[in-house]
Amino acid sequence: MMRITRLTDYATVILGVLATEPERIHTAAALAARTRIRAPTASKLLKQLHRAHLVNSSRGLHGGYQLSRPAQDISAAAILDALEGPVALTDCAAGHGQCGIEATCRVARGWQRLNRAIRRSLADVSLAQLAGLDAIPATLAVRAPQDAEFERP
Amino acid sequence: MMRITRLTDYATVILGVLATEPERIHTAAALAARTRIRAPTASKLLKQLHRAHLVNSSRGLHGGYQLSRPAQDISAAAILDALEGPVALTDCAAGHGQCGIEATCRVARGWQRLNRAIRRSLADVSLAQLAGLDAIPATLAVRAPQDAEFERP
DNA sequence: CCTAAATAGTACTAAAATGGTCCTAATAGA
DNA sequence: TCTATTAGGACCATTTTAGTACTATTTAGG
Repeated sequence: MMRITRLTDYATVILGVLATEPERIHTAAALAARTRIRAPTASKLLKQLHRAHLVNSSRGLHGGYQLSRPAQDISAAAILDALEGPVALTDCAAGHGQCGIEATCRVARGWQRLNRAIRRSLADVSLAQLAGLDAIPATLAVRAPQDAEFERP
Repeated sequence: MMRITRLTDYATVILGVLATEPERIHTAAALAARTRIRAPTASKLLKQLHRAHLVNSSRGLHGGYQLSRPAQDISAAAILDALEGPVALTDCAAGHGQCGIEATCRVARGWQRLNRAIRRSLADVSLAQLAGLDAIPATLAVRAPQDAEFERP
């Protein structure tokens, strides 16, 4: 079905809330209550987001989480990367040796190009846009000619 | 990781071979041998492709498979649809009240828009291009202004 | 200095999707 | 009728995903 995982989806919901009040510090419990995501799950996601430097954390009493940078500067691609690793449509796009049919495979390059096209779409959308906070018309899927990937050399 | 399944990848490999010799009829066994995909797996995939009307089949002696239409007219999106169902980045994009947090979710619309952008990229690439048979420069990811999805009304 | 509120890390379990096999039926040509 | 071929479905093993639990660490404040 070509989908992001539910956890990734949840993570964007949490980030969306953080984006609406970027000055405040939010505890994991508060975010869970506000989003209706269960507390242990929210907590786990926030840890991952912290490891990827998308949120700052502070421990101890009055600790919690905050976006590490403006929501405009966090791309959908960065969120995907944080939770699912780099986008790799196919096995062979990810790494090598696994595939077994590489020798006879003529479509690998094609998928890799599509992969890059999709990745650019994801990179072009910010958290602010995802969360509906940003009115700036995005250039999503509007590309300069040099990026026309399927033109053969 | 945001990936297509290995089976879908295999299916494109098989379709790629069919695309190189569209006049001939290919048996499942021959396609398996040529692509190094195991025979039962290739067979299963061909059945699915047939159900989606991407290939024609004929039974009996000298039976086999053929592309149902020119490789230029089969899009990556059609292949994905055949094997994985429609592209749906998130649960809520797929439909149904599965989600549970819809009430508090501000990012659903954002994902749905991204979903459409990605789907258009997939629709813009043909099997011929995927398999490297088509030299026509594609307009992949080059979009007219009216398609700028993230412009808010 | 002790306690309470918070995050960090890791390990584990249950459920679902994925990849793959096998068996039986239907079909068509020789 | 015999044989090569696809059609359909049942089935199983493995991997991935989702969710939980437990322990350690940090910090503010009385």
